[in-house]
Amino acid sequence: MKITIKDIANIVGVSTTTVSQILNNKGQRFSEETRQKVLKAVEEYDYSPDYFAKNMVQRESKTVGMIVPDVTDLFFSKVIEGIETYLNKKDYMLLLCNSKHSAEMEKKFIKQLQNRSVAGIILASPNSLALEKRMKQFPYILIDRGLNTREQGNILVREYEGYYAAVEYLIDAGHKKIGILTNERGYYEMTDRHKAYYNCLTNHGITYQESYVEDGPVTIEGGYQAATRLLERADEITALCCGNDQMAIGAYRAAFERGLSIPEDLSIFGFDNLEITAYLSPPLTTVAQPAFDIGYTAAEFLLHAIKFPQEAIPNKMFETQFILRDSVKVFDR
Amino acid sequence: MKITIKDIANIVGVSTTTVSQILNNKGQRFSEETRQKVLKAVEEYDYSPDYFAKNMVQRESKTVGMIVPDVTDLFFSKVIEGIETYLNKKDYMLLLCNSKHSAEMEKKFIKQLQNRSVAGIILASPNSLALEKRMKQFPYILIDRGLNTREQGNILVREYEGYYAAVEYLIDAGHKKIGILTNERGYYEMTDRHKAYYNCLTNHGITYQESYVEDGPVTIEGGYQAATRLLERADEITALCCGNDQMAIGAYRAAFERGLSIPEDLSIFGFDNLEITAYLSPPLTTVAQPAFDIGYTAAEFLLHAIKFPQEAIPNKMFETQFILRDSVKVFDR
DNA sequence: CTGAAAGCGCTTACAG
DNA sequence: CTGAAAGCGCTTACAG
Repeated sequence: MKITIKDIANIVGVSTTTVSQILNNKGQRFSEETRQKVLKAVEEYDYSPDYFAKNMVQRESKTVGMIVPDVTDLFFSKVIEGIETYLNKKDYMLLLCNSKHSAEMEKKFIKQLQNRSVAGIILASPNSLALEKRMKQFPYILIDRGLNTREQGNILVREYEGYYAAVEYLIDAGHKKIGILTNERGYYEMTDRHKAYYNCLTNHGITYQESYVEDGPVTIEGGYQAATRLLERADEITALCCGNDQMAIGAYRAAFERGLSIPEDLSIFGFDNLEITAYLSPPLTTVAQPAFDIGYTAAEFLLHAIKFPQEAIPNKMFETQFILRDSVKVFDR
Repeated sequence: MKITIKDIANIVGVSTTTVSQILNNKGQRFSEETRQKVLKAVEEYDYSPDYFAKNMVQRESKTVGMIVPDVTDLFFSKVIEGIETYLNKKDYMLLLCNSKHSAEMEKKFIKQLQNRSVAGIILASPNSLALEKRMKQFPYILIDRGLNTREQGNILVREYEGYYAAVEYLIDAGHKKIGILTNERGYYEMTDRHKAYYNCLTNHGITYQESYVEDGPVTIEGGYQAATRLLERADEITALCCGNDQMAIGAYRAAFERGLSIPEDLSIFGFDNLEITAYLSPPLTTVAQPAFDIGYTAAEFLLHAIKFPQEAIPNKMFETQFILRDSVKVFDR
């Protein structure tokens, strides 16, 4: 039997009003003596107000929902860490949902979360969303890399510039036959990265070749498969731009299997700067984006939006950083 | 304004009792006509019962709390995936807490979760817990690798046997100077793995050497540091047993930095069989343990314990599997 | 076949 | 300085 506010009131010999007011710090008007008595009883019986009863009157669930495509993804788990860290500071908690990339599950989760009266939702989604009526008037933040255009609450990363710089580094290092592993089709689109690749080559007088482009899921396995196909087809390339670090890790293996050593025979760079990339052999050159901060900021913006529903949610653009390690060969000239 | 059961009742022209009973499938006694009218209105107005109000009377939060030491840890995120998968099937949701390895935060989270009336808690903990009175009578599952001895609800892995087999493989392959990276002190104790190493060497007539043992956090960075120290001190070793895969990844880099090639100059094996290990260069030989299943089973056991509080929670022992890849050299003999 | 009323455990106007 | 009472939105005995 859980102890209730009534029990405490009876024990101390006051009304529930008194207990409630004191516990909610609206107790200035009570004598220090009753205050102490109440506090003591609360302590002694380890009383805390029932979450559901409290919420029914106050409507403040202090809970936010988070939907991710894959909890085990190295990038997203870092985002989650950032979110949790901010929420924790603010006494909010996180209801975590794993959509397994499915738009249908996302929908189901949104509904379920709203049924549970979460105060807001952070949705990391690879899908173009017909943002249903459900989300109208409801605080949410999208982490979708700009897939769904909107006016506010965009949390983005200057991917184009970051990727461009990396490709340019390759070219400056003397590479001319440069492949790319990307994901162009809707899902996890890498439009910006691909565009950066295209423009950078063109700006440096290198002809863009369709046959140097290979497509695949943005996972380790996807990178492995894509790199394998690409190297099969175009083994003259000396460098490979990867859509992200996980693809780069897969590409390492593809190179390894073909007996290609990195960077001697093949140069590679990634995108994300996952912790693990510093430990690869050789350490991976990559472009850092602040996954933790993205999560942290998303949580910050969301809580603000919950508190001030009438204000517009700001946009935020994160910078990237080129991380030079040892996976790119520099040709003598 | 959210729509309430009263609104629906008014719209249809029945009592709230009727609506409630029909919605909760206790409506056999109602005429098909009213049933349809109610259902239609519910559909039309997208009504769903308020979570808090419902819970206040039914006391079924359908929520479980999960506390992990580190959401970004590759092993734990796989465990979380398993848990979420089972819960999802059962219409439960997961409140996720990141303890950052701190026993103090664990305590705080347990309290917070219980305040929120979660139905149970899964606690993945590296700490020896003075399991406070709070947890008495409360359904929970510990994922602690046997750190806290208890009679029921142990979800364990036959680590000793798995690790022993791996060490034995090394010895059979002709290795005699074999180091180990472990974590002996309280935190994430690897007693079983270390014992397996010790016994296996001894059983094969190889003297155990203190100086071949190095200690460190069970992370990539920890493995890197520990391996660096060990190789500095004892560069005659030809093989290195790692406490887990993350340490092995760190060890790869330590070897790389010293110009040692794997497996030619140094053989390495890990433990866990993280997805990424198949993609390292060379692919890592390791011992698989079923992280996803561990989570899935933990969730399964927990929900059972919630439903049948009087029953004892079963124990479960998972098997390991030796995964032979290319990071171990076999000497000709 | 259906509804009025009590009750879940809180908070909050309001009265004194 | 303190308390009685209403109300939050449900479900569930109980009565008819």
